[in-house]
Amino acid sequence: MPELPEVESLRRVLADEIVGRRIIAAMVTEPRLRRPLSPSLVGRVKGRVIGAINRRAKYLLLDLDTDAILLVHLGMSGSLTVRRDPAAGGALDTRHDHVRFVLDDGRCLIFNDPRRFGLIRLLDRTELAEAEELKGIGPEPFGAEFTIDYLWPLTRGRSTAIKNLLMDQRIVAGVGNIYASEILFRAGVRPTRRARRVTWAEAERIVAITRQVLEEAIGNGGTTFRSYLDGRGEPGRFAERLRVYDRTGQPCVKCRTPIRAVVIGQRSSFYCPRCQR
DNA sequence: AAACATTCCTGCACGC
DNA sequence: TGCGTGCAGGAATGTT
Repeated sequence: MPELPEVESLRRVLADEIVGRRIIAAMVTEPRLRRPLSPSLVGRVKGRVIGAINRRAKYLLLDLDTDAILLVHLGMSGSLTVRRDPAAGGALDTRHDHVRFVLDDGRCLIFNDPRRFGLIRLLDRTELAEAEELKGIGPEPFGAEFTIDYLWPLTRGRSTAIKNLLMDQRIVAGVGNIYASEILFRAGVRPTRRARRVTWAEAERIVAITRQVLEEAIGNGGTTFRSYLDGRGEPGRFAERLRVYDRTGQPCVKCRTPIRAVVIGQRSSFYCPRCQR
């Protein structure tokens, strides 16, 4: 589920729902995430008030009081939901509710992650800048830094596929497998093309379209491909607007040529062989 | 039953 | 040689 638009959509929901709430208790039923959950987490979050909720790349940053930040990443299959009754899973599978934060209004913030590739870490505000997870991450796609002048030199001399480059979090933050295919379709660039073969004009389009696609996806609450639900348990609506992702064999929305699938860097990639060169 | 929305690590090749 | 960089591949894991 979680590329930038899904995390941003979740951030907005959580900002509405839980800012100002105090965490009165926390429970960990499964600490084995991407990195083992710190044993001190439960004790350290207890009693703290949730302040601003920010996002960096695909990470969520929840201010806890003024001096701590809860860093959350959803990995491949994670979700963070606010529930009145923690046992009432609804569409969610409570077997994989690994961490539960009990709020002072009786609701719970629940981290669920079947594959456990996600991450939760509590940082002192002062450690944030040096946090390993955030250190090498490139500019936010909506930021002033992400421009053709920034991207262009990073494409020069690179033999890796442009799709890999776009998904490299050090290049630009937040683009994952679904949106990379969608961006390159709209830019008219084949995902297998080596980065060094991308022209200036194409790179310009990629910059502009990256912003456009991610923004449109956020506006639609992200993409629900298989199972992703947002913080209120709602599916994202961008799935209906996907033009190539998971559309192998279906006609291209522009030219009716069947969409093709190809594996790049061990990830499925989709493109129109006519519209994308 | 192969595929999967992410990240991290390893090892190899290459260039200076 | 030794070091840094780029790149490919694999692993982590449970579900559909």
